[in-house]
Amino acid sequence: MSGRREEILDAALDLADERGLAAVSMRAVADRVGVTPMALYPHVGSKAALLDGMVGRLLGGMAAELAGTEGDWTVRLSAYGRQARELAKRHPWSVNLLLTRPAVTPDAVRFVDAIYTALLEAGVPARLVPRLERLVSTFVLGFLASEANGRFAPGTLDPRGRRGQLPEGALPGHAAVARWLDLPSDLDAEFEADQADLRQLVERIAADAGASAGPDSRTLPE
Amino acid sequence: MSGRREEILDAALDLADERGLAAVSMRAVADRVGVTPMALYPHVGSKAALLDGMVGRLLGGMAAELAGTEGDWTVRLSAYGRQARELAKRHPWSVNLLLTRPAVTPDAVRFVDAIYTALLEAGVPARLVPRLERLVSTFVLGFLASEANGRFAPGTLDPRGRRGQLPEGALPGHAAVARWLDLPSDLDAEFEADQADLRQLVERIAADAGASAGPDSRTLPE
DNA sequence: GCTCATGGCTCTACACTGTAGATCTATACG
DNA sequence: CGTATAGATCTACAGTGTAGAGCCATGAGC
Repeated sequence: MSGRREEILDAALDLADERGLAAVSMRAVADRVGVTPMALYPHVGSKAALLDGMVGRLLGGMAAELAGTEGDWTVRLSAYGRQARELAKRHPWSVNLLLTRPAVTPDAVRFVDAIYTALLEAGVPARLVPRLERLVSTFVLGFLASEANGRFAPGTLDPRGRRGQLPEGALPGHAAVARWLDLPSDLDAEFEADQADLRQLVERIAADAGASAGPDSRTLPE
Repeated sequence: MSGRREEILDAALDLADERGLAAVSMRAVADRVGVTPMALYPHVGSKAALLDGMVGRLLGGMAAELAGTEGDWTVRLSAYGRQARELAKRHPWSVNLLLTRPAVTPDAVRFVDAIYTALLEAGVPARLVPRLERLVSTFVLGFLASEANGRFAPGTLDPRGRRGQLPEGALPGHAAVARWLDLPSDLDAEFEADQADLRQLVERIAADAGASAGPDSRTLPE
């Protein structure tokens, strides 16, 4: 059973990488494997399960990478974000799946655990670690999705092309930052700068906790 | 033309609110309007355009709310996040659309402009405003999507139910924060705490900029 | 050898999706 | 009256995921 299932997931992943997720129909996957469509079902129970299997494959690859990540917590936390982003760039179709189909595999749990460990090492009190992990991962997933889906594309929110639709003076903020909107955005640098800002946020929270009560105080949850 | 188009969008929005986005087929919308499916096309050009129209409707409603938001920048920035979250809770189907179909309507631009204005008022240098707006909005959209899609659901990442699959000691981070994982998560409080953390981040950036060169220095882009 | 059970496949079909293009219908205008 | 137009219906197509019946090859037991 496992041989055919792997073959099916391989085919689906290849199709998604070549032509995007919309190209991954059961018929297309079956064609690629060399069987008829209904033959997929004993191995992957449904289309939804196929998609979950595809995500599981990616997370498995990432978990292997993650296990080799060394350094202090800032280095590791930064590397985890970069690894997620590299994966999203190699497989743009995966981002929406990661956001819309929460993965509850052992590999996903390992990833969360790695972030927990880094935050604890940073001095974040244990009671704040789950929230901060969620904040950090939420930002990363949001960034990857925005990048993949074009929300950050140049000119997406540039209003100069729609001056006929909004009255003069309707966008004071844009007017004030106008000359910075012209610059090509470097999303690599931006992602790193954002990660650095979030790490500083983590440091500040750890420092506050150190100043008030120590790293694992028994105060009430926030 | 505008009467029928409004009717079609109303029908689509009602269907989505009642039964989710998957229920919004052209046939279902047409049934609700009382016409046959092909009759929708002169008014909304395609299914994709219908979805964009639905988003546009929501953003229009939010822009009206946003225009009435008053207070200093911290109050406003916080309120914008809350408004977005209220909208997502009233219309859970909208979140994935907002992330996957970047909206380039005047209302969307107005929303961005309001955040720009708040950041400028906070003292963030103009050259950093676009990046920080993207950071803040990325977090908010990511949070809303994660909430709507179940990523934050209790037990999603609780590994205690899968102890048979991971060796003892494989999750040191989880072990260290175990007792905080038992608590029911209050996502309202969490969202507010996260927003407060991001506002502090903004304050820190503004303060750094004030200390180094003033609010609109002519240094190179970051 | 034959029979039976099993796993894994094919075949046929269904309900559903978005939408193309031809045609119909009601209305307004000259 | 005839003509033009807007907006609808009708019919059909290509594609989607998947149900259920049946087929086929293989292995085990007699």
